[in-house]
Amino acid sequence: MKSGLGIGALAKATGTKPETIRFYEQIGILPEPARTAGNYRTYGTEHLRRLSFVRRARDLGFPLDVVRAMLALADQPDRPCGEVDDLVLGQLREVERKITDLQRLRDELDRLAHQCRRGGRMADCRIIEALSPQNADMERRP
Amino acid sequence: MKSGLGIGALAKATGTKPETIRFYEQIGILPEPARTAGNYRTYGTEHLRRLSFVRRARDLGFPLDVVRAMLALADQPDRPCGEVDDLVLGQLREVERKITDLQRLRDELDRLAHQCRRGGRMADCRIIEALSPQNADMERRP
DNA sequence: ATGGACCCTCTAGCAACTGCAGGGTCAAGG
DNA sequence: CCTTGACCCTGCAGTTGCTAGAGGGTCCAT
Repeated sequence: MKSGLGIGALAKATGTKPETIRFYEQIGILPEPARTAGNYRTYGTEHLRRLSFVRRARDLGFPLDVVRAMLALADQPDRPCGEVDDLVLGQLREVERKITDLQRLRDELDRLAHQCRRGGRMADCRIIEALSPQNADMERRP
Repeated sequence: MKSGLGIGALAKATGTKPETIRFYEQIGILPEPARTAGNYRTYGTEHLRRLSFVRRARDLGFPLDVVRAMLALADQPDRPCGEVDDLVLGQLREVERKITDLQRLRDELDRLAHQCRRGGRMADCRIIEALSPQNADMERRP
């Protein structure tokens, strides 16, 4: 009668939804838990640990298959730790790439936002024009 | 025999794949084009303009429903231009929010990456520990 | 007339969930 | 004892923005 969380309790404890937990079970991220007589799932502390890990990693943007790989490594205590570090560094590079991409994007949107003299009509909207790039050049040049 | 691009030609001209063009047609982003006797789609310059616009907007990260809204506005030349500007500004704020989120993320991953003294074994991997937030504190303190 | 490149429709799949329908279970209150 | 309401179960459809495949038809050059 000590441990044994229901799916709702586990959900609350980890900030997940029950549906998501069932989903993780379905795709093999979480192992199948025991069931009560009434077919309810019951979870123990190991499930709590594992799900907390998964959620934290997902918050940090790791895709599920990378999370899966990390879990597999964590389950093999003799493997070198560097493999996990590689996954983290990969994710770090990924995030840095996204940041630079988005910064370029922001600059362009910023430029775009200045094209509009507010109060004009669509007919001479510079934004729409600016977003239709090459055809203005290509069509008038046969 | 003058204009009339096939779907492949339009695809090449806009850096899109034929499948994507058909998809855009299916969801109403592009209007249904005329067909040849053999049931091939034929596109004119208006399609080219429209698709170029869509692709450019997508490149800038606008989701398809926003693109749809911009197209609807562009089709009404007497509407005020400010509505499009609002969509652009909304997207700009969205991108800026993503940038700050990712920067926080990067800092955390950076911290995480320094936890690894390379050469260790999984059994005492600080990264895994750091990713299991509460239990590291709760269970490692008997 | 035959080969290959192109095109057609329809369907299923990706990530990572979310939400719903149509049931079953359980503990507490009347 | 029975009912109510909160929870749980399975299974499946939907989300976003495409992409890929099956299984066929068309077009054009040789």
